[in-house]
Amino acid sequence: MSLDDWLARDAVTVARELIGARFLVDGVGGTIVETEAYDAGDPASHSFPGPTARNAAMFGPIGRAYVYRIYGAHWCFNIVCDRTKGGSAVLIRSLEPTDGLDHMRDRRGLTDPRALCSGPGKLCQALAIDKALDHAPLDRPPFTLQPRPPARDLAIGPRIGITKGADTPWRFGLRGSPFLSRRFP
DNA sequence: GGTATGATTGACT
DNA sequence: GTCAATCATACCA
Repeated sequence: MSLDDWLARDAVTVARELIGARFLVDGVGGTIVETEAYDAGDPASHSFPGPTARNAAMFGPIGRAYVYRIYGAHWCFNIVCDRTKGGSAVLIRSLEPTDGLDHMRDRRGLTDPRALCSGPGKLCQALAIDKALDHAPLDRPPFTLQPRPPARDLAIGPRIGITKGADTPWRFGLRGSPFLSRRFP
């Protein structure tokens, strides 16, 4: 099964199954421990109002990166999936660092491994993800994305930092991981 | 042209 | 727990 086929499912399914996957940029990264689904037709999704210059990647091919700047200061990294409805993606919120820890420490100016990738903005800084990777395909360098068998103990809760759709439980995480951006309810 | 807002983080009480 | 920084983006005139 190709990566694109694996990603060609609805955002909630992909978000659940990405927990435990291996994700690297230029050999730096680790295991995904927290994601959020943003589905087409979801008021919280950037794709909800329709295509714009910023969210164009969400309306493009499956298996590409959607990278955007938030609060004028941080990057957020998403994986574009399910195109049947146009505009679905999964936000990668945190990683358990396993590869290239020295690069991450240099970029983040920190040493505590729990603080390197425990949030969408932190993870992008640690992995040097920015606008240049918007639209980039995930099945080739600099990316490595390897799905793994689904995590056994999945935590589920409402998504973080949004005002619309705030009750929809589309945040997924590896229960008990010390590398989450926040605890689950 | 102007203005409102945010899928966050880090510092502080 | 609370709060402000900070600017690209989106939208309106």
